[in-house]
Amino acid sequence: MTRKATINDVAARAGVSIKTVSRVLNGEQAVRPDTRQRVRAAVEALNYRPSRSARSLASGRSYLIGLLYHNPSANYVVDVQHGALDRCLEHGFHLFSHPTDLYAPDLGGMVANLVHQANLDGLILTPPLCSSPALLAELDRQHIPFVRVSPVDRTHPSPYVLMDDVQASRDMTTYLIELGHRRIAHIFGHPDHAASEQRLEGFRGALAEHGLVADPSLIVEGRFSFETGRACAQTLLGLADPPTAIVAANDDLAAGAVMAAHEVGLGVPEDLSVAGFDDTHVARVVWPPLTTVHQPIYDLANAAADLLLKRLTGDDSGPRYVELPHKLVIRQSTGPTPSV
Amino acid sequence: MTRKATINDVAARAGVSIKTVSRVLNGEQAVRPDTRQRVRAAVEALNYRPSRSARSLASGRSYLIGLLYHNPSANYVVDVQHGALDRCLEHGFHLFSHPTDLYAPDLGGMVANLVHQANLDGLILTPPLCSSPALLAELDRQHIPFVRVSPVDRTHPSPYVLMDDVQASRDMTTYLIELGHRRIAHIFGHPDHAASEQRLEGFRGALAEHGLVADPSLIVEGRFSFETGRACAQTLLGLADPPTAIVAANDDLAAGAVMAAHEVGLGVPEDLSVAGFDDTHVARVVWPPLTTVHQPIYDLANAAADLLLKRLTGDDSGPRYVELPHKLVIRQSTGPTPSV
DNA sequence: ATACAAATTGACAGCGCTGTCACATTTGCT
DNA sequence: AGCAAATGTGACAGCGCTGTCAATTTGTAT
Repeated sequence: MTRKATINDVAARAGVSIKTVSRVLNGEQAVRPDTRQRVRAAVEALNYRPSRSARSLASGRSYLIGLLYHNPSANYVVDVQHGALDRCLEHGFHLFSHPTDLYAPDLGGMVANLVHQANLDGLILTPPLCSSPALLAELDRQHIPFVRVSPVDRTHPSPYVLMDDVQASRDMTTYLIELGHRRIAHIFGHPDHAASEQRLEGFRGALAEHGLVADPSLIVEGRFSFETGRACAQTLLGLADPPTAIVAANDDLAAGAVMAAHEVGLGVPEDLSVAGFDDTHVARVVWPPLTTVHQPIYDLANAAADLLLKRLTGDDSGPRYVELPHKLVIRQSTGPTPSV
Repeated sequence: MTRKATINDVAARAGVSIKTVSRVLNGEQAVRPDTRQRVRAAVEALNYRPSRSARSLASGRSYLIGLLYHNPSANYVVDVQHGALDRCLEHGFHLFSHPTDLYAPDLGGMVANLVHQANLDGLILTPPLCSSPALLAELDRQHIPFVRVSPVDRTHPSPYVLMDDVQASRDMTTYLIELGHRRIAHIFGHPDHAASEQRLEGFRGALAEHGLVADPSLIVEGRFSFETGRACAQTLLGLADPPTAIVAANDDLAAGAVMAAHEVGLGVPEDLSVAGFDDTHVARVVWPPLTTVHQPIYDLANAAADLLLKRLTGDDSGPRYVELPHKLVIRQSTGPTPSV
């Protein structure tokens, strides 16, 4: 095995200066096509890979971006990671995934420190981090570029990607109404996650559109977890006039609700319909498999990375945000209203 | 905000040469205590962080290690990531997590390429990657340091961490036998994952110890997934003389088995006991919650990173491997034999 | 004190790349 | 043909750190 090729080897082989090689590698314009071709061939022949360290030291950029998350759902995290990583690699960047405590006393400082220490070029913020005003303010103050995944505040000038949570929730609720349900409950997500509000809004909207009133006792607050979903459903099922369907703000809550139904001997969906949200792994793993909203997590992260990388490489031509479509996934946890 | 401090600033402030600062930072011995103290103070005062790029360019090392996985279970992946990352950060390293296709035609070359491109100092291999002879051979050939998590081949000279899969499986099976079960089935994991063999071995061992014979028709091969677990259980429950208990090789298989039982109207655990393995998230999310073996994934990864970093920093004094204890987690998917 | 070994410290040359700026070559126009 | 403007290319100086090796200080045994 020979020594790893450097830019000098490539330059020598192509018969140009190292600066020209650098130009080709960085996609600069001022290179004649045949020169460019010659350099490309030399790169190929030597299997040359630029040294990240050298490049980064010289340019001041690290070609590294950070993905920050604070999310109990491993499926969400892994999907986001893959989506972002794939796009980063395409652009010659690398990705650091980093769990980050939303409740850390000095969240902004902590993240800024991480960015400086690892010399990150930019950040991808996932919910609920992307809606921490303190964090956004600190990043702005330190001029750290970032994009947000599924933010709620659309006024902040940073780029973002999202899907229409309100509409998705409206679609799901409408679907249940069309199945004949009239007493429909909602398990609210998590107060820290702004998407929860939107899912509630869509739920209310669908009811209103069909002339139904949202009974306040049918809206209970969970925490995006299996356990809280179970507890909420226990409350709902203990009501004098219990619901015949539940729209939960995520799949974990829905899984908990299904469990609560089983515990009191109710069949799903014969006695109770339960709908989830996100279409994560658990939606396919519980019994019965959950009807849910497919959230394109991989694609959202992919698009987020793309927006960030475009900014970092100085391409400001693209859109400031991307909205991706959702999709209802009908499985077996929902069905017609039970005949009374 | 002032310019980021460099080693020169620290040296100037401490009244020493940059080389001495470098020595202190790298924990070299030949520095007098009071000098060391002065440098430390300057570092502190300036909130100085060495530049990874510069350091890496000069030393040829990247202070970056790679975590490779090929695993459908997001919970496993995330736990492994956290365990490894935490330890890396402690040592001033960073971690790249990277999904890797075990079935890639040129797995070894692909990984070697990744290592060179990102200039990784070492790798952590998780199952089933850690038992690909081709991959290990290529890494050895290229002198790329690595550690293995839960390997089966203990003869390869690389360091590794594991728990005793055979004993864990034996414990679980024994527990079921003690509950009165005599016809106990096993859903085999995945032929690519060597741990599957060990879990089968423990299962057989426990039966033998109690004078029971393993009925071959009660051992069926799954693929570590929910779907295959369901299919396997359907086969088992369709037998003329079906089992009263199932030991599955992981939680996903067990979750599938539980679903299959529900589908044919069998109660768990009244009619059928089902045990999982690994204690991942899904074990707490299905109904009923699964009795399973807790595998200390975070700690395994943490220990793996530790072994690797010790090697990389030239400390060869530690052990070559670490074995961590498992634990039976009794939940509600197992119970006494049904009275006939 | 004196000589010599050992322990500390510093000067300086890169590591492999990019930014700046000067120079060479082409192009477009009169 | 002749000139300015545009385009293409190269020389060279760092980026911030570590490795090498020489210089200096300290300790130890005469």
